[in-house]
Amino acid sequence: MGSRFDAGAAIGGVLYKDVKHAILAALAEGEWKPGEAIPPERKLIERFGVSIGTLRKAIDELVAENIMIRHQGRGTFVATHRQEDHFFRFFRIVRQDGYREFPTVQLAKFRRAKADKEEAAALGLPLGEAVFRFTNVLSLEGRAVMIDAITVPAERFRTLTEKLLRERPNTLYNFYQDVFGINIIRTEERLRATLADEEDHELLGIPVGTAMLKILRVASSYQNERVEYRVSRLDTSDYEFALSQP
Amino acid sequence: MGSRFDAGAAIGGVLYKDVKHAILAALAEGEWKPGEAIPPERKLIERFGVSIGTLRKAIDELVAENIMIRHQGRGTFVATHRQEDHFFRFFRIVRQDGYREFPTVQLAKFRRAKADKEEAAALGLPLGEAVFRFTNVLSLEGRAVMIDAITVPAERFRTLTEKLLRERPNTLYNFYQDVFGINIIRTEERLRATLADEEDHELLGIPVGTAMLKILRVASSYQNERVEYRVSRLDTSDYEFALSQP
DNA sequence: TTACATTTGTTCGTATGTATA
DNA sequence: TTATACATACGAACAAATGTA
Repeated sequence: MGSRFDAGAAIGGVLYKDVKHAILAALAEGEWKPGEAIPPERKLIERFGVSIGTLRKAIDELVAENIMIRHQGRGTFVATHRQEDHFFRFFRIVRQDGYREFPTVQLAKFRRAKADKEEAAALGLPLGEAVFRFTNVLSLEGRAVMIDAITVPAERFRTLTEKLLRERPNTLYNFYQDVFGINIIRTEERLRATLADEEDHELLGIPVGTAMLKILRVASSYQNERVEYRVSRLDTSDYEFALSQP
Repeated sequence: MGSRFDAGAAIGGVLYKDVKHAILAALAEGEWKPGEAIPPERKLIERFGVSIGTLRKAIDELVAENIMIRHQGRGTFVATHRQEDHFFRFFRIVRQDGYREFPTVQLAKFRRAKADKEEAAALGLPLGEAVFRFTNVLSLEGRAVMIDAITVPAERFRTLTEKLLRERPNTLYNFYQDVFGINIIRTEERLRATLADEEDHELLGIPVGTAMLKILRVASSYQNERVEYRVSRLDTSDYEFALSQP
C-alpha cells in the first residue's frame, strides 16, 4: 500500500515517521509557505488521526532539521531564510576575531549555459542540460573578499533573469523561496586550498598566487533535490570559514 | 537553592534540563565511563524522582549531542571514540572522490613548553602556563598529507610522555579517554588557506609555496572545558575537508 | 491594565511493541 | 522461553507565552 495518509511518501511501520513525511509532502506541494504558520497541533491531530505525543514527535524532528520553528503561544512556522540565524547557518564566513557581518553582494556575471561535467555531477543532471551560471562578488566591511560562482538548473529556475537577480531585495536563498518556491534546507560542502588566478586578481584586487580557500557547495531542497552548485573562493587574510560541532 | 539534585549544575525551572545536567555532572565525575552502560531508565527515574517521559527527554538531548548512544534491548551507553562513526565525526578529511579512509599517524615532535599567546587564548589558560606540544604527521593511502600541531594543557595531561603517545593503541581522542578521562564531545574549527613553508616541505615532501588548507581546532570536554588546541595543515591536491549541514 | 482565549511547553502516567541476552 | 531494556503510541493536566478584546 504505502502511507496511511494521502500525501505520498511513507514507509509504514512507524506512525510518527509517516506523519513527518506527510507534513513534508504537504510542504513540498506548497500547502504551507515559508514564514506561514501551519495549523495548530489540535487541528493536525484531527487531520492525521494521531495523538498529541505522536504529532509532537514528528514535528520535533522537523524542528531539529531546521525545517520548522515553534513559538510557544504563537504557533509552528515554516522556516524562512529571512531570520538572521538562518542566514548565518549557511553563511559561515567570519572575521578572524569572530565578528560576524552581513555581506554586500554585487552581481558580476550572468549567462545561460549547458552543464559541464562537474556541474552535471553535482546537480544530478544530464551532461549539457540547460543551466544558469552567475557570479557574485561579496564584500565585508566594504572590501571584496569572496567570489561565488553559482550554477542552478534552468528547468527549476525557468523565469530567472539577470535583472531579477540584480534587483532582489534580500538574501539569495530567500529569493529562491519567494520567486521559485525552492527552500534550501541542507548543504554539503567540501573545502580545499588553491592559488588566486587572474579572475581573483581582477575581482578582488589580490595578487595572482595568493592562497585562497575554495569551497564547493551543493545545496538541496526538501526531498534532497539538488538545486544549486556553488564554488566559492575566499581571501582568508582577514576572514575565515567557521564551524562548530555539534 | 540551585538544583533539586545533589550533583551540581542546574538552572531550576525546567525539570528535564535539571536531570540532563545532573547526568552530565555524574558523567564528568566519572561515575560512568565511556563505553559503559548507564543504569536502565527504571532505575534512573527512581533516582531522580521523575517520570519516564521526563527522563527520556533529558537523555534524548544527550543522545542528540552524541554524548550517549541508545540501543534498544541493550541499554544506554556513554559514547566512545572507538566507534568508526564517532571517529569520522571529528576526522573530516576525505579523498576528493568521497572515499573515507583511516589515517596512519606518525609522531614527529614532542616537547613541554609554555603557552604562547595564541595557545593561551584558545585554551583559556594564563599566558606562559605549562603545556605539551606535539606534532603528528598523518598519511592516507601511504602518503603523508597532513600535519597536526597539537597543544594540550600540562595540568590536565599530567602523565603524558612521548613514549605513551608513540605507543598508544588507538585513536588520539580514545587515548585521551582511556588515560586521562577526557572525553572530547565538541569542537570548534576555523579554516583558512595558506602557503606551504619549510616544515611542510620537510614533513610532506611538497614544494614550498603549495596552497594548503589550515584548520584551527579547539576541542572541548563535557563542561565546555577546552582541552586541546590543534593547528592542522592539509595538502588538498588529492584530499579535502568535507562537511554536511545539517 | 486586566481578563481571556489560543497555542505550544512540560510533566505525569499507562499500555503495548520490538530488540537483546 | 523468559526477562530486561528501550521504542512507540496514547492521552490527561497544568504551565508559560502570546495576542486581543
